[in-house]
Amino acid sequence: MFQIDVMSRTPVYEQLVEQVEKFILTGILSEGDKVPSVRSLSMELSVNPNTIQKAFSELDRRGLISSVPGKGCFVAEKARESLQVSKRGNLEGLSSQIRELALAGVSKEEILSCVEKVFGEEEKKND
Amino acid sequence: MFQIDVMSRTPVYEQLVEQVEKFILTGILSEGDKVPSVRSLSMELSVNPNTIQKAFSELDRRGLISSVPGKGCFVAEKARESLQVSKRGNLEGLSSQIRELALAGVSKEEILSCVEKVFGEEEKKND
DNA sequence: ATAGGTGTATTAGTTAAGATAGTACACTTG
DNA sequence: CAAGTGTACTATCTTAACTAATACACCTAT
Repeated sequence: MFQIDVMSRTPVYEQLVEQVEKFILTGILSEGDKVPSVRSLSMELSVNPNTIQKAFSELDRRGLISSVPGKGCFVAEKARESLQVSKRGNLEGLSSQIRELALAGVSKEEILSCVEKVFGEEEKKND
Repeated sequence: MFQIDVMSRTPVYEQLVEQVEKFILTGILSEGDKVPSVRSLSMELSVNPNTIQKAFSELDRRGLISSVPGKGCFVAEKARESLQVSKRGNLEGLSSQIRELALAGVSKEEILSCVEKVFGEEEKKND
């Protein structure tokens, strides 16, 4: 289920957070679902339990999972919704990236065709 | 001219590389221009000379500047052109970011209006 | 030629973040 | 009770980034 690249520049615990978020957004993990335990993930990924917990703490802090001592971690209520809201903040980052590309001489038309391409893929999936 | 944020997560030498690239793309630094010396930049930014040199080495490695011992560093021939080519590779990253936003429920229309907004700003500048 | 500015190289040391290791405690469930 | 769970804690290791200090070879203007 999870996939970690230890050679990556982004920390392992951050990769874990990102993947859980992605799973929630795609529906692979739904609200109320049990997230794999710290120890089982530690074994499966050959990563120290402390690193797993660091990721879980962060997810808890963001209100995306709810930790229940003795039972496990579960995807929180409204997790998907709150995630959609926060991710929407990335529209700012999109503007930055587009500005950079424009600076490099990429035309508006090229950008638009890129957008069309992505949303073309989306349609394919919904067939 | 240069502006460094020592608290940033991105290393100082990387910030320097990015800024030189930006200056080349915007024309603030043209081909043949002399880049500030290692020592002067070190003083101006309160950064160790080694850190400045690390940035310059990287820029040299990328063929964007040409170091002449005893004289200084100069913006290389075709620097702007080769930079435009390499930056164009970021179209891939743009697709990724758009896909992520789509996953978060951002509509195609919102993305398009974001593109329009950026290129609207561009027109203003050319008045 | 000499002084001062340049790029470059080297060695050593510091700092902070990330990750590991091991242990321990309280809780829940079968 | 036993096994699995989240959580907490301390200690150690590793690496990247940065600093510090020094040295050398080169160019140029005085």
